[in-house]
Amino acid sequence: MSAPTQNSNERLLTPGEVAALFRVDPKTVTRWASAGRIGSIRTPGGHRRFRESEVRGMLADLTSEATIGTQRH
Amino acid sequence: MSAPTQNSNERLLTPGEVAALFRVDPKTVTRWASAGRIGSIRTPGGHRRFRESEVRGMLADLTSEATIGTQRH
DNA sequence: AGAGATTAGGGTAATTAGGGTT
DNA sequence: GCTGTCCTAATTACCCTAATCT
Repeated sequence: MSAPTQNSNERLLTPGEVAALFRVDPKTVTRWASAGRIGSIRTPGGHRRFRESEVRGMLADLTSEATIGTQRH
Repeated sequence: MSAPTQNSNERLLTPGEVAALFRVDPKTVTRWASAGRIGSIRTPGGHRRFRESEVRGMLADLTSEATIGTQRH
């Protein structure tokens, strides 16, 4: 049954999923992790997982929109 | 200590729960146990259970935070 | 005692790590 | 400096059936 095991409500993303969000190669995501630009969680086998909240935060923070929006139609 | 000697207040996790924490397939957790990367306890029927403290310890140990915050050039 | 969900097991594809290069 | 691609080796994911757990 479903045990109330909701330790941290943080979902983890695979390198491929993060790469898809940023439209980059998974290898690039790996480089970000190696450079300490993004936090990572390693599986015992050495593969990386990323916190979705952190990734989303980076996406939002790195997103810039036009300051003068569309005024007329 | 007033605490009753209950072996240990250790909570045991199922392969599925451990898999969710690492964002891997339950089968992968089984492989970790077979490879000796993680301690396991077998039920009389052969199913595996894992110590929560050990799992969380591994998770914490394999976690790396971003060293440089969202840096802007 | 039955029913539904999870797990073990094996085998095969898909990802990922890491280095080096463009 | 940053990213994409080629390579090999390792790890992980998905397929199945049978057994176990709740």
